[in-house]
Amino acid sequence: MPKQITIKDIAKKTHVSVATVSRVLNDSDCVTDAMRQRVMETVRELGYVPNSIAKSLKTNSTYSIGFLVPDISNHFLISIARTVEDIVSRQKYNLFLCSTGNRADRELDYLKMLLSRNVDGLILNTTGHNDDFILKMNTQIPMVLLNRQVQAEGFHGDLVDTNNHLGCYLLTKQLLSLGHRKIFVVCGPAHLSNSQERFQGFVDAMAEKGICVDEHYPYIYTGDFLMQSGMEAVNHLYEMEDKPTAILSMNNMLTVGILEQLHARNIRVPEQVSLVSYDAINNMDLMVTRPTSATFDTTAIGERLGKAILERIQNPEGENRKFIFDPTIIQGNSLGVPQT
Amino acid sequence: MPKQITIKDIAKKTHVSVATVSRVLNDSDCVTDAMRQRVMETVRELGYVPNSIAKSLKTNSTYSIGFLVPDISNHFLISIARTVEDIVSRQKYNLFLCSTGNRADRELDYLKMLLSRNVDGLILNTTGHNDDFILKMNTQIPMVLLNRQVQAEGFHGDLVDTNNHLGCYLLTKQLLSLGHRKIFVVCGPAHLSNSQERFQGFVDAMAEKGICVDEHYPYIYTGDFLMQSGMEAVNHLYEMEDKPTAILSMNNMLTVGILEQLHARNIRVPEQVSLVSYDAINNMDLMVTRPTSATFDTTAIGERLGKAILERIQNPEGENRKFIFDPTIIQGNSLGVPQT
DNA sequence: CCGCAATTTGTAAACGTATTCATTTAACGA
DNA sequence: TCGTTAAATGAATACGTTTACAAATTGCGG
Repeated sequence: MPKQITIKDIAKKTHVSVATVSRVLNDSDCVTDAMRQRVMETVRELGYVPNSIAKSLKTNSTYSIGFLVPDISNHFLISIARTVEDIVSRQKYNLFLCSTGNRADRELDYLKMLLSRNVDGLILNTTGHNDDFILKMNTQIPMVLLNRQVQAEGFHGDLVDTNNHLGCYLLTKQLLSLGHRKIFVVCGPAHLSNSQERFQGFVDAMAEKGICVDEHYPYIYTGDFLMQSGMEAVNHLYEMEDKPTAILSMNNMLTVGILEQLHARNIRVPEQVSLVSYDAINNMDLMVTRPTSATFDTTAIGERLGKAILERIQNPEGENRKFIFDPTIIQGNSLGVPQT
Repeated sequence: MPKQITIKDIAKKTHVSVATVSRVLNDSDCVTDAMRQRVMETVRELGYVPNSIAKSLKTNSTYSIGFLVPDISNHFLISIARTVEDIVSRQKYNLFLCSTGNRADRELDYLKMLLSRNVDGLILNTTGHNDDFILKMNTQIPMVLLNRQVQAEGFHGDLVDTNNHLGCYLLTKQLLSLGHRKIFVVCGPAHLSNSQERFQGFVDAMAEKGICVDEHYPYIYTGDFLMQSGMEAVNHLYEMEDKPTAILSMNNMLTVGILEQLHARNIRVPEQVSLVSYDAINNMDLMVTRPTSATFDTTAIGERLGKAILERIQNPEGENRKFIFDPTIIQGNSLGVPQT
């Protein structure tokens, strides 16, 4: 591999100092046009490309933003990531998309990596298992959270979230209005704020019909926000003697898993069981089963996220803000009246 | 933002030189155990996290690999990316996933960015519009190509590809065997090697039945590998007077677009038109229309890709290699006999 | 107890850039 | 022409590491 061309080389060739070259390259005003011409000439001639490693070391800013997500297969997140990328790249920032596969250890590795790579800002959709470390990093790096709160005092940063409670409340109401009472709820990890809020939305809707959802309520499955968990939930469900008549899925990955397993078991929706989903699944209109879903404007969310992190980088000491997006319920073909 | 803790700080606090600290941190052998203890003690105490920017500047290696893809929504690519990430992260490399949105200018920006960030290696699935620049970079950075050749002499690196010709040949044969002769072929950009090879597979299969596909063959649509193009192709198709009886889609994004538009126009598959697809679409078994598809083992491809780039980084001067993966045809419910 | 080798530690110079401060040059009115 | 000021350029230092080289320490046979 040939030696890379540095600012020094073009300084020598142009018979100027490295300082002037640097100034030309950074559009400093204190440089004459003739000089700019000459320098840029040799820059082109030698095919110089700046070393942003060195630049970063000096300026202590990398023009990069980390985006930590649990799952790169999640269309909701991908869609948001694309918009965020779009927004921040207009300001010359690069986005590092890091997918942890829902694993806490991987997440910690990534966090350390991003910290040691000196990213200027961080967007976090965490597993919730590294909050202590995140809190430490928080003093060093501006942060914006997506979907999940950091469960600790003293966090400094913004939150962009969907209206978890409302979404699940509405979905549950719809099931109830059809007459469903035995609703099987497939939850995400219990320690996550969004899981809790979604669950609470369910609980509150049920309570309005006088159904108490407590530790004795039988139709609860708790897993990860993964297809795998959705599949397991269905298996679990069909081992019960008193089967539920409807399923409330708390996340799109879960929903896909549930659909896959219902399909594998030849269970028809909504004839045998009704289904509602928090978050939309991809290409829904092409599906045999189109779950009635609480959906969100991922473009709007992405834009807000991108803006928020840029603003925080500009002004790290700003007040904590919350941006909550309300759901739109999309009707599918997954709802029927309960069969007994 | 508080000042970051450097090697110097922990040197001072431990009353040793920065050199020893550095040696401890890099597990150099020439350091006594007692010393290692003492240093690591203060490392933990101060919560030191190494500055990889500075490290990179000195060592001229960033332990990072760039992966340039045209579309982050493409499940085929995402699935590969996940595996690659898995492979390279075992060797402590980080993967930068960059999605160009099929735009040549964005691609060039990303290439420059990756070059200036000194990535150790590059995996490229390009638009084909920046081959000259890539050729220049090629002397600086080890590269592995995915799916698309660089159309120029003197390229140095590996290629991982699917068997484009065979895949389309087999799909076409299957349509022909059902009696289809008027096959509408939806192609990707004509300047890309994989487009060309896929098209040739189609041409050769047709030739075997004595059908000459040349500039007079009416059923050709050329677009980008995007949903949008797939939708436009369908619109184009249904403005023809002598309608084709089958569609061959050359890529999964195109296929989704085609399905969407067929659905929007209420055209039934396979009753009104048959469909085959190069590449599988996601969650196919949940779809109303399951296109018969040439599919590929993305895990195997990802593993090969990851291994290849790591090997190239180890030994940049190695021979050019080609790894071609054969298709598996999955039968869907998208095929019927031609309706006249 | 000395001397020499082997091991461990320290010193200092890089890596490529930005930037302060000093210096040179240009501009211009008197 | 000269002096003054403003503008352009250069010299030198620093960013946080690694690493060649030098120096110090240790071990050990005599």
